[in-house]
Amino acid sequence: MQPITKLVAVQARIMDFISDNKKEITIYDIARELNISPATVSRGLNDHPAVKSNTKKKIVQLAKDLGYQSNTFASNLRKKRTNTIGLILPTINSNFHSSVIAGVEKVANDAGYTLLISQSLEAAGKEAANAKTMFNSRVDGLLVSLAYETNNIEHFQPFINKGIPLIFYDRVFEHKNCTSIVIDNFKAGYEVTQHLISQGAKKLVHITGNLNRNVYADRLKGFKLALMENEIPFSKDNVLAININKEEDLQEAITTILGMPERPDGIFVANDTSAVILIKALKKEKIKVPGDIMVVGFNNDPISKVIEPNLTTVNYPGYEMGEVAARNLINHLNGVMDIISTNTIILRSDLIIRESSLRNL
Amino acid sequence: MQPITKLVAVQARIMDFISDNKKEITIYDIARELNISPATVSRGLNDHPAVKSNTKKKIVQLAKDLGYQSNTFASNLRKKRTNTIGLILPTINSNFHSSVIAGVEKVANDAGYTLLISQSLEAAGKEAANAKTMFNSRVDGLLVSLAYETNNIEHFQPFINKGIPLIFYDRVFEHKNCTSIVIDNFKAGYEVTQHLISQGAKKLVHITGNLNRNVYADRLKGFKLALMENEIPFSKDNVLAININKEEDLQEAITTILGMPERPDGIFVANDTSAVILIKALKKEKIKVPGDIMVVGFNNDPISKVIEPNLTTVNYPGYEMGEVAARNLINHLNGVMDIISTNTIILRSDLIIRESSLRNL
DNA sequence: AAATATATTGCAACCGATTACAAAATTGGT
DNA sequence: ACCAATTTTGTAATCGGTTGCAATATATTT
Repeated sequence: MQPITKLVAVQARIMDFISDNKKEITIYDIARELNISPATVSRGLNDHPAVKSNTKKKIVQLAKDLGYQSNTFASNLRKKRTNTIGLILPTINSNFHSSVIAGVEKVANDAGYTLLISQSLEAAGKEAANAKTMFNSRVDGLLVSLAYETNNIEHFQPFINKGIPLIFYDRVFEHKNCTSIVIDNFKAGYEVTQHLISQGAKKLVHITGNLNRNVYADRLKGFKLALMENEIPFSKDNVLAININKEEDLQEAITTILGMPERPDGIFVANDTSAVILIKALKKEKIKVPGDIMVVGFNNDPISKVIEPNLTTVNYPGYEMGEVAARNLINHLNGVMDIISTNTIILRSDLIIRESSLRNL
Repeated sequence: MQPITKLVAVQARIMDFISDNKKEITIYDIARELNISPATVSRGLNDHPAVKSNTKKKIVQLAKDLGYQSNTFASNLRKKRTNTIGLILPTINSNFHSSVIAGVEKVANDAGYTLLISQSLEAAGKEAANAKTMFNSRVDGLLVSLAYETNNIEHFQPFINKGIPLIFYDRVFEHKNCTSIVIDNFKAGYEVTQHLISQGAKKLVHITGNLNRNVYADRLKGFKLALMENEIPFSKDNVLAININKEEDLQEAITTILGMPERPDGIFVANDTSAVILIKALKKEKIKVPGDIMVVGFNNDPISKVIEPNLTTVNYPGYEMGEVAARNLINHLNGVMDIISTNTIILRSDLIIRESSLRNL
């Protein structure tokens, strides 16, 4: 066969492949075309050192010409590794959580991992269902921020049993086999409260969420400690533990506060969204913030810089937390780092003082 | 063998399986244990009608006892269907996009689909890379909101060629094989402008983004039409098309506006975040909003209700858009609906009038 | 040039579930 | 009890890439 003729023939066959949109191009097609074995093609495509560079070049070129796309499933099936990491979180559409996702996605993507995301919508049942799906999808590792309602982590047991790394962040659960990534909520709560007291607050109230969740429980502990250190008596009235994501519950709490015989002069709210709603309500009642009542939030959401007065809050580094969680998981998966050795990672958080808590201006 | 002995033996083997955490339980294990064929097990687990209900019961029970988990990859490989849908969007951590994700996730999850998410970070190159990954992962369908930079959709051609449904939302690209889901940006832009004019604005400025993107281009068209209809001359000075996601560029635009010989009295900004920054800058300059300058944003982000004055804006239903996009895709995948027949879906959007544009109070 | 070492390639058995088709078991009717 | 109709189960090929081991080709040494 003359070179030209041969070229034409190859071309024709290429066109055959391309036009026939029913069949996928596989390594077998490439192998046949090049008169080599599928094994070599597989190695060539994976840049295996034991393939002659010339052969490799031919393989890669033809693969490109034919528009070959590796079949992830066949590969995963055989390799028993999916290069996928799972992420289960309460809700996607909040500033904090979407920042976390962005951070995780960035790191995962750069490391060649695919990301599987699902939201529990704060329901334990859905969290369990999601976990099961993730397990079936054979994620290489799992990142979790627990649902509001979750009381135990039985539904994650299969991962633990199978040695699939499981990392909790934000809303964590203590477990000897799992790493937790958090900020020091205790310290943050303590600092917030100390700050309020240093600004002259005498009667403090803390509006918080489900105390089964570490984030809320720890902040409360910090709150209590600060009161104690300043010899301010603590009673149940100082804390309103509500379902902080439910606006009605929050409204009720606000009503409670407004109706208190002796109104508080410093309120520490466990998230910015709620703090902003509170401030708006106070302003409507002609109560001055910070003049009459100082308010501090938590998270450093964008709204905290928009509300007037600007809201004092705690910077909760979501994006960074996502990055750290993902990096940790991936390092562990790649054997760079042993995850068991690090049980808890604490990220830096900062009290950001703005007008809403500055009485001594 | 006596019943009891047999039971013990089975128990023992079950324990064997469970304790041996190296090997996965497969349908072969179940088949061997039950003395039936793997085919029957497969059918039994999938509730195939041609399996005796008694056998089915036994299979399901043992599967449960052994902690069997179907191997998605083997299944996908064979079925050539992944029950996965891909989602590519510019950035995850914005109110609009995270709402979309939440909507998509909800629908996808309820329909038994898994969600694969990746962000382009507004870069065409990364968008292409993500598309390739999605393609290799054999997503059954793809939802896309284009990157700021993307100029063509060559990188999605493989999907189109292979007949994988591709749906654009928000930032779309006209293509005969693809459905687009949008709001009527033209109408919205027109309404915003009409509203400003009705409130007495005479000199209008529109701060917007990359005009290659439909969302910005269409709103500008609406802006222009409204001017024309009100016999307000249009010139280039009326439009500041910048990289609206870059704060520096926005600051520059604001400086430009402040330096204008004749200051505008109505500004239409293409997103709320930027509108809020603008308002804060104006307030710092002692320019009254809406007294001196009226401002309207776009998206109805949470901050729009926090800024003072509250921001007039256009409600952009992200969650709903996500739901619609996902539902459409899934219906098409399930053959319930033909996607080709619907080329464009327009969601309702509303002008939400708040103080920032109300001069006639 | 023969012998040994090294670089490339091929063979064939996986990975685990699905499914067309064939075979066996059961049911029903006479 | 016998045969056909119907259920139920089994056989075996298939999806496409990976990898241990064997075989062949090339390079190096003596």
